[in-house]
Amino acid sequence: MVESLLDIAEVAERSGLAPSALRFYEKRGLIASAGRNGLRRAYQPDILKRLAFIACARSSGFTIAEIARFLVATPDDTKLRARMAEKARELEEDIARLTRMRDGLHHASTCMHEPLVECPDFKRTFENPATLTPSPGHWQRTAFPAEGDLSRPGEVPANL
Amino acid sequence: MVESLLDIAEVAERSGLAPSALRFYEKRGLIASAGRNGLRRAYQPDILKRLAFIACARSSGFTIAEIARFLVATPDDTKLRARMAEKARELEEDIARLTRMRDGLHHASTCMHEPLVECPDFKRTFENPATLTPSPGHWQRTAFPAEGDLSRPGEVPANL
DNA sequence: CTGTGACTTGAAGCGCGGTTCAAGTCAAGG
DNA sequence: CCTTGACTTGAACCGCGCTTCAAGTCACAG
Repeated sequence: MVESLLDIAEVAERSGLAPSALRFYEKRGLIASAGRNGLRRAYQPDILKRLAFIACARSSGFTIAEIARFLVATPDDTKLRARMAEKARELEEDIARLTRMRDGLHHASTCMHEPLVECPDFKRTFENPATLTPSPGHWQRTAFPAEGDLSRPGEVPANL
Repeated sequence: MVESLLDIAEVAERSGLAPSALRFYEKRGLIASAGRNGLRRAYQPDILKRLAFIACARSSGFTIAEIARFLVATPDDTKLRARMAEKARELEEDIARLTRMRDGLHHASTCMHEPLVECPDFKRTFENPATLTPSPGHWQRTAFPAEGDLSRPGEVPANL
Protein backbone atom coordinates (compact mmCIF):
# COMPACT_ATOMS: atom_id res chain seq x y z
CA MET A 1 0.00 0.00 0.00
CA VAL A 2 2.93 2.22 0.70
CA GLU A 3 3.99 1.77 -2.87
CA SER A 4 0.78 2.77 -4.62
CA LEU A 5 1.79 6.40 -4.54
CA LEU A 6 2.40 8.35 -7.71
CA ASP A 7 5.33 10.51 -8.53
CA ILE A 8 4.58 14.07 -9.65
CA ALA A 9 5.87 13.30 -13.12
CA GLU A 10 3.48 10.42 -13.41
CA VAL A 11 0.56 12.49 -12.21
CA ALA A 12 1.55 15.21 -14.65
CA GLU A 13 1.64 12.80 -17.53
CA ARG A 14 -1.58 11.03 -16.67
CA SER A 15 -3.50 14.21 -15.94
CA GLY A 16 -2.12 16.15 -18.84
CA LEU A 17 -1.09 18.97 -16.55
CA ALA A 18 2.37 20.42 -16.22
CA PRO A 19 4.22 19.72 -12.96
CA SER A 20 4.34 23.44 -12.43
CA ALA A 21 0.56 23.50 -12.60
CA LEU A 22 0.35 20.79 -9.95
CA ARG A 23 2.60 22.76 -7.63
CA PHE A 24 0.56 25.84 -8.37
CA TYR A 25 -2.65 24.02 -7.46
CA GLU A 26 -1.07 22.80 -4.25
CA LYS A 27 -0.08 26.32 -3.29
CA ARG A 28 -3.65 27.38 -3.87
CA GLY A 29 -5.03 24.58 -1.75
CA LEU A 30 -6.71 22.57 -4.52
CA ILE A 31 -4.66 19.46 -3.99
CA ALA A 32 -2.20 18.02 -1.50
CA SER A 33 0.51 15.42 -1.82
CA ALA A 34 0.23 12.32 0.36
CA GLY A 35 3.84 12.69 1.40
CA ARG A 36 7.33 12.96 0.06
CA ASN A 37 9.94 10.62 -1.20
CA GLY A 38 12.97 12.62 -0.32
CA LEU A 39 12.00 16.00 -1.64
CA ARG A 40 9.65 14.60 -4.20
CA ARG A 41 5.94 14.80 -3.88
CA ALA A 42 4.06 11.52 -3.78
CA TYR A 43 0.38 11.53 -4.64
CA GLN A 44 -2.40 9.10 -3.91
CA PRO A 45 -3.88 7.67 -7.09
CA ASP A 46 -7.25 9.27 -6.51
CA ILE A 47 -5.61 12.63 -7.06
CA LEU A 48 -6.31 11.96 -10.71
CA LYS A 49 -10.05 12.08 -10.20
CA ARG A 50 -9.70 15.25 -8.24
CA LEU A 51 -7.66 16.75 -11.03
CA ALA A 52 -10.24 15.64 -13.58
CA PHE A 53 -12.89 17.41 -11.60
CA ILE A 54 -10.73 20.49 -11.31
CA ALA A 55 -10.12 20.52 -15.05
CA CYS A 56 -13.82 20.20 -15.70
CA ALA A 57 -14.61 22.98 -13.26
CA ARG A 58 -11.90 25.23 -14.71
CA SER A 59 -13.18 24.75 -18.19
CA SER A 60 -16.70 25.40 -16.97
CA GLY A 61 -15.68 28.87 -15.94
CA PHE A 62 -14.71 28.50 -12.30
CA THR A 63 -11.70 30.29 -10.94
CA ILE A 64 -9.04 28.55 -8.90
CA ALA A 65 -10.31 30.29 -5.79
CA GLU A 66 -13.86 29.13 -6.39
CA ILE A 67 -12.78 25.56 -6.89
CA ALA A 68 -10.74 25.70 -3.72
CA ARG A 69 -13.83 26.72 -1.80
CA PHE A 70 -16.01 24.11 -3.43
CA LEU A 71 -13.51 21.39 -2.60
CA VAL A 72 -13.69 22.01 1.13
CA ALA A 73 -17.41 22.71 1.25
CA THR A 74 -19.60 20.95 3.76
CA PRO A 75 -23.39 20.63 3.76
CA ASP A 76 -23.78 23.27 6.46
CA ASP A 77 -22.11 25.92 4.35
CA THR A 78 -25.40 27.37 3.25
CA LYS A 79 -23.95 30.42 1.58
CA LEU A 80 -21.71 28.38 -0.60
CA ARG A 81 -24.56 26.06 -1.44
CA ALA A 82 -26.71 28.97 -2.46
CA ARG A 83 -23.86 30.10 -4.63
CA MET A 84 -23.65 26.65 -6.15
CA ALA A 85 -27.31 26.73 -7.06
CA GLU A 86 -26.82 30.17 -8.55
CA LYS A 87 -23.84 28.94 -10.50
CA ALA A 88 -25.92 26.07 -11.80
CA ARG A 89 -28.42 28.58 -13.13
CA GLU A 90 -25.64 30.61 -14.68
CA LEU A 91 -24.41 27.50 -16.38
CA GLU A 92 -27.84 27.13 -17.97
CA GLU A 93 -27.35 30.51 -19.56
CA ASP A 94 -23.86 29.63 -20.61
CA ILE A 95 -25.15 26.49 -22.22
CA ALA A 96 -27.80 28.44 -24.08
CA ARG A 97 -25.19 30.92 -25.29
CA LEU A 98 -22.81 28.22 -26.39
CA THR A 99 -25.60 26.47 -28.21
CA ARG A 100 -26.41 29.63 -30.10
CA MET A 101 -22.80 30.12 -30.94
CA ARG A 102 -22.45 26.57 -32.11
CA ASP A 103 -25.45 26.95 -34.40
CA GLY A 104 -24.16 30.25 -35.70
CA LEU A 105 -20.75 28.81 -36.42
CA HIS A 106 -22.21 25.77 -38.01
CA HIS A 107 -24.20 27.93 -40.35
CA ALA A 108 -21.29 30.25 -41.04
CA SER A 109 -19.07 27.36 -41.99
CA THR A 110 -21.32 26.55 -44.92
CA CYS A 111 -22.89 29.93 -45.76
CA MET A 112 -22.06 31.92 -48.89
CA HIS A 113 -22.52 35.43 -47.59
CA GLU A 114 -19.91 38.11 -48.09
CA PRO A 115 -18.78 38.76 -45.49
CA LEU A 116 -20.06 35.90 -43.42
CA VAL A 117 -21.08 37.99 -40.46
CA GLU A 118 -23.49 39.93 -42.64
CA CYS A 119 -25.56 36.87 -43.46
CA PRO A 120 -29.12 37.51 -42.30
CA ASP A 121 -29.53 33.96 -41.07
CA PHE A 122 -26.36 34.22 -39.10
CA LYS A 123 -27.34 37.55 -37.62
CA ARG A 124 -30.76 36.28 -36.72
CA THR A 125 -29.10 33.72 -34.51
CA PHE A 126 -27.78 36.51 -32.37
CA GLU A 127 -30.54 39.02 -32.66
CA ASN A 128 -33.13 37.67 -30.32
CA PRO A 129 -33.70 37.93 -26.62
CA ALA A 130 -31.55 37.28 -23.61
CA THR A 131 -28.90 34.59 -23.33
CA LEU A 132 -26.75 36.81 -25.46
CA THR A 133 -24.72 38.75 -22.99
CA PRO A 134 -23.43 36.95 -19.94
CA SER A 135 -24.46 38.12 -16.53
CA PRO A 136 -21.88 40.76 -15.65
CA GLY A 137 -18.53 39.33 -14.82
CA HIS A 138 -18.46 36.03 -16.60
CA TRP A 139 -16.30 34.96 -19.43
CA GLN A 140 -14.09 32.40 -20.97
CA ARG A 141 -11.25 31.95 -23.31
CA THR A 142 -9.72 29.62 -25.80
CA ALA A 143 -6.17 29.88 -26.86
CA PHE A 144 -5.93 29.69 -30.60
CA PRO A 145 -3.42 27.57 -32.42
CA ALA A 146 0.03 29.00 -31.90
CA GLU A 147 0.79 25.69 -33.61
CA GLY A 148 -0.76 25.18 -37.00
CA ASP A 149 -1.00 28.19 -39.22
CA LEU A 150 -4.52 29.26 -38.31
CA SER A 151 -2.88 32.24 -36.77
CA ARG A 152 -3.12 34.28 -39.95
CA PRO A 153 -6.38 33.62 -41.71
CA GLY A 154 -7.75 37.10 -42.20
CA GLU A 155 -4.73 39.36 -42.06
CA VAL A 156 -6.14 41.27 -39.15
CA PRO A 157 -4.73 44.73 -38.48
CA ALA A 158 -1.79 43.14 -36.75
CA ASN A 159 -1.14 46.32 -34.85
CA LEU A 160 0.67 45.73 -31.59
CA MET B 1 -29.68 60.37 -41.25
CA VAL B 2 -26.56 62.22 -40.37
CA GLU B 3 -27.87 62.50 -36.85
CA SER B 4 -28.54 58.86 -36.16
CA LEU B 5 -24.99 58.35 -34.96
CA LEU B 6 -24.25 57.36 -31.39
CA ASP B 7 -21.75 58.89 -29.07
CA ILE B 8 -19.24 56.54 -27.47
CA ALA B 9 -20.77 57.16 -24.07
CA GLU B 10 -24.15 56.12 -25.36
CA VAL B 11 -22.78 53.00 -26.97
CA ALA B 12 -20.97 52.21 -23.75
CA GLU B 13 -24.11 52.56 -21.71
CA ARG B 14 -26.33 50.63 -24.06
CA SER B 15 -23.85 47.84 -24.62
CA GLY B 16 -22.77 47.59 -21.02
CA LEU B 17 -19.15 47.92 -22.04
CA ALA B 18 -16.70 50.49 -20.77
CA PRO B 19 -15.60 53.18 -23.22
CA SER B 20 -12.07 51.92 -22.74
CA ALA B 21 -13.21 48.51 -23.89
CA LEU B 22 -14.71 50.03 -27.03
CA ARG B 23 -11.47 51.78 -27.84
CA PHE B 24 -9.64 48.57 -27.14
CA TYR B 25 -11.89 46.68 -29.53
CA GLU B 26 -11.33 49.32 -32.16
CA LYS B 27 -7.59 49.00 -31.80
CA ARG B 28 -7.93 45.28 -32.26
CA GLY B 29 -10.05 45.69 -35.35
CA LEU B 30 -13.32 44.34 -33.96
CA ILE B 31 -15.24 47.53 -34.48
CA ALA B 32 -14.88 50.88 -36.21
CA SER B 33 -16.45 54.24 -35.63
CA ALA B 34 -18.48 55.75 -38.44
CA GLY B 35 -16.69 59.04 -38.00
CA ARG B 36 -15.87 61.71 -35.51
CA ASN B 37 -17.62 64.64 -34.00
CA GLY B 38 -14.62 66.72 -33.24
CA LEU B 39 -12.39 64.20 -31.57
CA ARG B 40 -15.27 62.08 -30.43
CA ARG B 41 -16.10 58.78 -31.98
CA ALA B 42 -19.51 58.47 -33.54
CA TYR B 43 -20.95 55.03 -34.09
CA GLN B 44 -23.64 53.70 -36.33
CA PRO B 45 -26.51 52.20 -34.35
CA ASP B 46 -25.90 48.73 -35.67
CA ILE B 47 -22.65 48.70 -33.76
CA LEU B 48 -24.79 47.48 -30.89
CA LYS B 49 -25.62 44.25 -32.65
CA ARG B 50 -22.01 43.75 -33.50
CA LEU B 51 -21.09 44.28 -29.88
CA ALA B 52 -23.77 41.85 -28.79
CA PHE B 53 -22.28 39.26 -31.08
CA ILE B 54 -18.82 40.02 -29.77
CA ALA B 55 -19.98 39.64 -26.20
CA CYS B 56 -21.60 36.34 -27.03
CA ALA B 57 -18.49 35.13 -28.78
CA ARG B 58 -16.25 36.27 -25.95
CA SER B 59 -18.32 34.47 -23.40
CA SER B 60 -18.33 31.40 -25.60
CA GLY B 61 -14.60 31.18 -25.28
CA PHE B 62 -13.31 33.06 -28.30
CA THR B 63 -10.35 35.34 -28.00
CA ILE B 64 -10.35 38.88 -29.34
CA ALA B 65 -8.04 37.79 -32.13
CA GLU B 66 -10.34 34.97 -33.14
CA ILE B 67 -13.35 37.21 -33.22
CA ALA B 68 -11.48 39.73 -35.32
CA ARG B 69 -10.78 37.03 -37.87
CA PHE B 70 -14.34 35.79 -37.87
CA LEU B 71 -15.67 39.29 -38.40
CA VAL B 72 -13.79 39.78 -41.64
CA ALA B 73 -14.25 36.25 -42.91
CA THR B 74 -15.52 35.63 -46.42
CA PRO B 75 -16.92 32.42 -47.89
CA ASP B 76 -13.71 31.72 -49.75
CA ASP B 77 -11.65 31.61 -46.61
CA THR B 78 -11.74 27.85 -46.46
CA LYS B 79 -9.23 27.50 -43.67
CA LEU B 80 -11.17 29.74 -41.41
CA ARG B 81 -14.37 27.95 -42.27
CA ALA B 82 -12.81 24.66 -41.40
CA ARG B 83 -11.76 26.18 -38.14
CA MET B 84 -15.31 27.37 -37.56
CA ALA B 85 -16.64 23.89 -38.03
CA GLU B 86 -14.01 22.59 -35.68
CA LYS B 87 -14.92 25.23 -33.17
CA ALA B 88 -18.54 24.22 -33.46
CA ARG B 89 -17.56 20.69 -32.55
CA GLU B 90 -15.52 21.95 -29.63
CA LEU B 91 -18.52 23.85 -28.46
CA GLU B 92 -20.44 20.59 -28.36
CA GLU B 93 -17.89 19.28 -25.92
CA ASP B 94 -18.04 22.46 -23.93
CA ILE B 95 -21.77 22.16 -23.74
CA ALA B 96 -21.50 18.59 -22.54
CA ARG B 97 -19.01 19.60 -19.90
CA LEU B 98 -21.09 22.50 -18.71
CA THR B 99 -24.11 20.28 -18.54
CA ARG B 100 -22.25 17.83 -16.36
CA MET B 101 -21.05 20.61 -14.16
CA ARG B 102 -24.53 22.03 -13.85
CA ASP B 103 -25.88 18.66 -12.80
CA GLY B 104 -23.07 18.15 -10.36
CA LEU B 105 -23.60 21.55 -8.82
CA HIS B 106 -27.30 21.08 -8.66
CA HIS B 107 -26.81 17.87 -6.76
CA ALA B 108 -24.15 19.34 -4.49
CA SER B 109 -26.38 22.21 -3.55
CA THR B 110 -28.85 19.81 -1.93
CA CYS B 111 -26.64 16.89 -0.93
CA MET B 112 -25.74 16.04 2.67
CA HIS B 113 -22.30 14.59 2.19
CA GLU B 114 -19.35 15.69 4.27
CA PRO B 115 -17.48 17.08 2.50
CA LEU B 116 -19.65 17.61 -0.51
CA VAL B 117 -17.03 16.62 -3.05
CA GLU B 118 -16.83 13.16 -1.50
CA CYS B 119 -20.43 12.36 -2.28
CA PRO B 120 -20.49 9.24 -4.47
CA ASP B 121 -23.31 10.59 -6.58
CA PHE B 122 -21.43 13.79 -7.13
CA LYS B 123 -18.24 11.96 -8.00
CA ARG B 124 -20.06 9.70 -10.37
CA THR B 125 -21.04 12.74 -12.38
CA PHE B 126 -17.40 13.33 -13.14
CA GLU B 127 -16.11 9.79 -13.25
CA ASN B 128 -17.22 8.64 -16.63
CA PRO B 129 -15.83 8.99 -20.10
CA ALA B 130 -14.66 11.87 -22.16
CA THR B 131 -16.17 15.36 -22.12
CA LEU B 132 -14.33 15.83 -18.86
CA THR B 133 -11.12 17.47 -19.85
CA PRO B 134 -11.20 20.09 -22.55
CA SER B 135 -9.21 19.57 -25.67
CA PRO B 136 -5.81 21.05 -24.85
CA GLY B 137 -5.79 24.78 -24.70
CA HIS B 138 -9.32 25.71 -23.88
CA TRP B 139 -10.65 27.38 -20.82
CA GLN B 140 -12.84 29.95 -19.26
CA ARG B 141 -13.24 32.05 -16.20
CA THR B 142 -15.77 33.70 -13.98
CA ALA B 143 -14.92 36.42 -11.61
CA PHE B 144 -16.31 35.71 -8.19
CA PRO B 145 -18.04 38.25 -6.01
CA ALA B 146 -15.52 40.85 -4.92
CA GLU B 147 -18.81 42.40 -3.84
CA GLY B 148 -20.84 40.41 -1.39
CA ASP B 149 -18.91 38.42 1.17
CA LEU B 150 -18.82 35.16 -0.70
CA SER B 151 -15.13 35.72 -0.82
CA ARG B 152 -14.57 33.86 2.45
CA PRO B 153 -16.80 30.82 2.63
CA GLY B 154 -14.31 28.08 3.39
CA GLU B 155 -11.37 29.86 4.90
CA VAL B 156 -9.11 28.61 2.18
CA PRO B 157 -5.37 28.62 2.90
CA ALA B 158 -5.26 32.28 2.07
CA ASN B 159 -1.59 32.01 1.30
CA LEU B 160 -0.46 34.63 -1.15
C1' DC C 1 -12.63 84.81 -24.63
C1' DT C 2 -12.77 81.62 -20.90
C1' DG C 3 -14.15 77.96 -18.58
C1' DT C 4 -16.01 73.30 -18.07
C1' DG C 5 -16.07 68.70 -18.91
C1' DA C 6 -16.41 64.79 -21.76
C1' DC C 7 -13.77 63.03 -24.87
C1' DT C 8 -8.79 61.85 -27.15
C1' DT C 9 -4.08 59.51 -27.04
C1' DG C 10 -0.24 56.27 -25.75
C1' DA C 11 1.75 54.00 -22.08
C1' DA C 12 1.66 51.77 -17.89
C1' DG C 13 -0.64 48.80 -14.68
C1' DC C 14 -3.62 44.91 -13.05
C1' DG C 15 -5.61 40.13 -12.07
C1' DC C 16 -5.64 35.58 -13.46
C1' DG C 17 -3.46 31.32 -14.43
C1' DG C 18 0.08 29.56 -15.06
C1' DT C 19 5.45 28.91 -17.02
C1' DT C 20 10.25 29.72 -16.64
C1' DC C 21 14.38 30.33 -14.34
C1' DA C 22 18.32 30.05 -11.12
C1' DA C 23 19.86 27.77 -7.42
C1' DG C 24 19.58 24.03 -4.36
C1' DT C 25 18.54 19.01 -2.64
C1' DC C 26 18.12 14.34 -2.78
C1' DA C 27 18.12 8.96 -4.34
C1' DA C 28 20.15 5.84 -7.00
C1' DG C 29 23.88 4.06 -9.94
C1' DG C 30 28.59 3.22 -10.84
C1' DC D 1 32.79 8.41 -2.92
C1' DC D 2 31.06 11.27 -6.77
C1' DT D 3 28.03 12.04 -10.59
C1' DT D 4 23.67 12.23 -12.75
C1' DG D 5 19.33 13.95 -13.28
C1' DA D 6 14.77 14.51 -11.76
C1' DC D 7 12.88 16.86 -8.51
C1' DT D 8 12.60 21.17 -4.98
C1' DT D 9 12.02 26.30 -3.95
C1' DG D 10 10.83 31.33 -4.49
C1' DA D 11 10.78 34.87 -7.59
C1' DA D 12 10.38 36.70 -12.01
C1' DC D 13 8.07 36.66 -16.12
C1' DC D 14 4.26 35.98 -19.70
C1' DG D 15 -0.25 36.57 -22.49
C1' DC D 16 -4.79 38.01 -22.33
C1' DG D 17 -8.28 41.44 -21.75
C1' DC D 18 -8.98 45.16 -20.24
C1' DT D 19 -8.54 49.63 -16.85
C1' DT D 20 -6.18 53.52 -15.31
C1' DC D 21 -3.47 57.42 -15.81
C1' DA D 22 -1.35 61.72 -17.46
C1' DA D 23 -1.55 64.92 -20.76
C1' DG D 24 -3.86 66.95 -24.49
C1' DT D 25 -8.00 68.48 -27.61
C1' DC D 26 -12.36 69.89 -28.74
C1' DA D 27 -17.59 71.61 -28.57
C1' DC D 28 -20.38 74.27 -26.23
C1' DA D 29 -22.19 77.51 -22.37
C1' DG D 30 -21.78 81.78 -20.41
